[in-house]
Amino acid sequence: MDKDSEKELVGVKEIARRAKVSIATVDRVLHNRSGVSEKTKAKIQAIIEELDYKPNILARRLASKKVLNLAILIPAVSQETDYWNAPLTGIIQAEEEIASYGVKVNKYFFDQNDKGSFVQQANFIVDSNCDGVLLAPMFIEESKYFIQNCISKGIPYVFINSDVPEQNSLCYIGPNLYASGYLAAHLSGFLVADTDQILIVNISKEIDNHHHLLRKEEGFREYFSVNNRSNDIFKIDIRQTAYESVKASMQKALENKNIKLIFVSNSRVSSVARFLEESHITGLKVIGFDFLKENIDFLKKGTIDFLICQKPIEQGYKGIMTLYNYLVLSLEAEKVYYMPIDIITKENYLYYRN
Amino acid sequence: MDKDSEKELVGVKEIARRAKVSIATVDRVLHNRSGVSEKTKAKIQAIIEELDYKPNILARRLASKKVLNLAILIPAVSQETDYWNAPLTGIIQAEEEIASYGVKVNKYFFDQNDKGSFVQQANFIVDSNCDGVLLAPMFIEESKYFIQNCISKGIPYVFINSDVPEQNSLCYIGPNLYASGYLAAHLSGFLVADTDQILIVNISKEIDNHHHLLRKEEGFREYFSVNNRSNDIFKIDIRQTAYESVKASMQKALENKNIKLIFVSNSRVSSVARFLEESHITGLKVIGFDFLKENIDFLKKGTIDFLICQKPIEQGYKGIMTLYNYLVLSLEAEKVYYMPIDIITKENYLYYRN
DNA sequence: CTGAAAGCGCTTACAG
DNA sequence: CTGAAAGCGCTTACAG
Repeated sequence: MDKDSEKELVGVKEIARRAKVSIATVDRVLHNRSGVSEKTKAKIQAIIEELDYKPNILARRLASKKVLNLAILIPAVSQETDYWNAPLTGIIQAEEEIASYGVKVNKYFFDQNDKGSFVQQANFIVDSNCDGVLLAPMFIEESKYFIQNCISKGIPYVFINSDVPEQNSLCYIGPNLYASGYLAAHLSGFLVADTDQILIVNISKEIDNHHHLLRKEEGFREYFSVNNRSNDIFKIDIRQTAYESVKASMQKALENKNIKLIFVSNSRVSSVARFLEESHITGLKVIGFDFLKENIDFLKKGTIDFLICQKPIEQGYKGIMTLYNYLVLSLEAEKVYYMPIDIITKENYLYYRN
Repeated sequence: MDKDSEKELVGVKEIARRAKVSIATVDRVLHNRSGVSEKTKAKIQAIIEELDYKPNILARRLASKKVLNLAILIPAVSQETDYWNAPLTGIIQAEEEIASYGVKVNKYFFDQNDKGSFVQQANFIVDSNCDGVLLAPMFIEESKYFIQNCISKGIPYVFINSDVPEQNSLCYIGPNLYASGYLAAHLSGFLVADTDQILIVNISKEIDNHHHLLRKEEGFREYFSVNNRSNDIFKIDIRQTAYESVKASMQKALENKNIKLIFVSNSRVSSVARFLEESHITGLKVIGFDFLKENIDFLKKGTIDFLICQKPIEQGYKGIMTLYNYLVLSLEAEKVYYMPIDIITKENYLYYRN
């Protein structure tokens, strides 16, 4: 307390006075700029240490008119899914919060089904002069290439939603996919008996690339094997995401079986729910992902039993804030920030904060 | 975009130029200070409107050396429960974040089992000169009295953890107790059959005052009646919170019954779990509240099946930020901010963020 | 390699 | 009722 109040007074001026130099020189040392003799530099650094000097961020940003340019590279919201609306919302929220501190967020969107668009937008970012990047590295190889460019320009980058490990990102913010699949399996245990048949459904255009879904599936299966459950687990990959295709595939998948629970590994669970409803198939339990309007509608009606959600808005928000904290406040980030694995039911969805 | 860039330039200087007055006068109008003729005031206000002037918060806080004093009034962490550690953590987090913006948080703690200590600490706050208060209004009448003092001094206040409605607080941040009880009942439905016996356990020194627990119990019961469940529901209030007393009460409560599920309406669920474990009673399902170490330990072992948690850290954090946003940024708050109702299991607790 | 001075957009005495 | 001036703690040309 008393120590603090002493220290509050310390600013560049005081440092300059003690070092018998001008504040400009102090500023140079503070920012590691060239043009200071080793001797005075050492002296000033010693004083900074001793006084435990903390710069006044307010004054700093006010004085430097320089704006900080951040770039984001995420999928565009498409008709197929508006999932990416959520991260974008969080990004915009963060942007508004720090806009008055001189930060600008430049937004680049790509088409999830088109690698070319990813590459193109990534190039735009490289050509722009930005100070930090937030990206969803959906296409692994293309992302790695882009990252090389960032590294060579000294631009830090943050991954959200899915990770590319070992790529020296400032951090990864998103789900632990394996763990979320494991939890889904645990919930299944509450819904069906030990002997019931279970169906895993992956719905995505590019399942081979989507390590996403596959890692969730692994987690899901692991639970059953760890716990010596004797359920028969079937699986189906649906590569045509349009409803009619999902319907046809599901019809076939359920034929001649006695499936009691369906686990859909992503947000497309609403297509499956719609199919069940239209076909008047009841008595089946359904677990899926993401807090989307169409999913919640089925949750309310009881067609979907559990949704697992991982705070997509917060992912976007935290992504921007991590860059801001790093670049402006010089705060290091946690290398991996796994989002909580939230369980949404009919009874608590009203209170969920995405 | 282009509109924005035009507007970025607008500051007090520009307003003063247009109104043909000095910036000091503009400042007076901006802060609604006295000593400006109606005429010039109107003229300046019109220009502010027209230009959609947004003050630069950075400059504002830098120029005014005035520090903002916030006070908090919450229970002290006791040996009995360290629940209040969590909100305090959030409060400190917020404090650190805004400390460089000239905000100070003065902390006052009371003993949950001693109304007198609440009154005493509240009086200290009234005598200090603070600009805003965050409090846990555990003792209703005493809180109302305190609030009267705040109102007469024009000090805004925020409630956390439990609400006292109709008291003109800036906002309430905390759980919807009724809804969390209802959700607990819903989860029970997954754990036991329609005909199984259920026991509700309230553990607290002052159950009569604790509308808290009673509202959770109401929500819990409501679910069963709404869904025409035929379970027998028993209930016990335990007023001596020490373990030995809980043990004795539980022994009696389980006698001659065939209870299959226990719902403990607060964080003391660990006492019940401990009792079950020590007594080698198995086959009972247990639901309780709060992400405390001792609770998590039982969750891991499977003695507790579900914990419901409502982000106590975030409650503290948001409480301080709400006051800051209101007092510094002039942002109005949502009157009621219900926390999400999080479901914690053995499989997702690792990823939970309190 | 170093310093004097102006300025960021506000607020705050002080003088009139 | 109003204004000129100093200052908040930094950064940024510019000059030497």
